[in-house]
Amino acid sequence: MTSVNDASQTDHVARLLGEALRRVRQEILSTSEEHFPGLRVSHYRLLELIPPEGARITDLAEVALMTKQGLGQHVDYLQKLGYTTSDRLPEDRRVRLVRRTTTGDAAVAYSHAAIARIEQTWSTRLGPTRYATLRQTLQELGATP
Amino acid sequence: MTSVNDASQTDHVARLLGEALRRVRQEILSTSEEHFPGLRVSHYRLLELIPPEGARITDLAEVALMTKQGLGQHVDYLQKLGYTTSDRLPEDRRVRLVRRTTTGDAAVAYSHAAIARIEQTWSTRLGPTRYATLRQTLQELGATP
DNA sequence: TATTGTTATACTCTATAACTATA
DNA sequence: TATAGTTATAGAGTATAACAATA
Repeated sequence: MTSVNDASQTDHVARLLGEALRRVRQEILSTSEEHFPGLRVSHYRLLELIPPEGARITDLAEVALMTKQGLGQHVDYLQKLGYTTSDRLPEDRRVRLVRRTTTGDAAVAYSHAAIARIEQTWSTRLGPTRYATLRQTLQELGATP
Repeated sequence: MTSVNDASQTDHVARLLGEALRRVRQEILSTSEEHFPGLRVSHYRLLELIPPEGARITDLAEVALMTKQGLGQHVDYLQKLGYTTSDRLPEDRRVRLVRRTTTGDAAVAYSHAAIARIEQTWSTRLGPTRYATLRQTLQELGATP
């Protein structure tokens, strides 16, 4: 059998992807608490989805592949800690427009920097060409449904 | 451009890895319940760590990067559902040796088949050479500490 | 009536702390 | 005293169902 069908050593792609992702999360969390108290990886993931002009909870939930209830809980938490604000829209008072605060912006920059450090490490380790290929390939897989 | 950030701003490696992993998990879960009731992705991950001769909870916890308490909970659950058995070692009655049942073996085979289907899909999509390169590269990153 | 968001509740995953049994 | 595992408890992440306010 080819290596594709032989997963008996548990060296399958799920493990490989999981391990890589674990390192990224670890890098984000390593100095997170001292800079942005209360933020966890799930919050960074949400914060970076918010565009400068703000977004509705329903739309954020859709992009995040979450229910709006689940997403709403995160938004409440982030707002309480000062990473986001929200206002009802005058033209449709059902809608809450969620925006990042300056601190929220800094938090996104922080997580992007952490991810960039990992990318740098991997790029150095593999050489820029091989790393670019990895990235390109993952992107292609993500783009196809 | 929608009201929410488009991919270009959040197209870092964390998102790419997360999306790929999400698909693997989805493939495992798609027909899991009908074949192996009660099993979730975390259980498949644990089951495949158990060698044929069995393993101690403490050792499994170390390999799984979990606490022995957390791991013990999963083992209790798996045993109640008939996917594992366990016996105290005669030579050290503190130790519980956990083994997979035949059904547990089948569950591991099922999850490996699901992962192999994803690998096959990706291999077809990228061509076998590019997919092999992706796999090889991820493996290399996982191997280096 | 349909949609936006909230409240209430529960399940899943995993952790920390304190404990029991055995060595 | 040290180690293997258990019990008790809690926090984090996310879900479903029922609801309220607004359109």
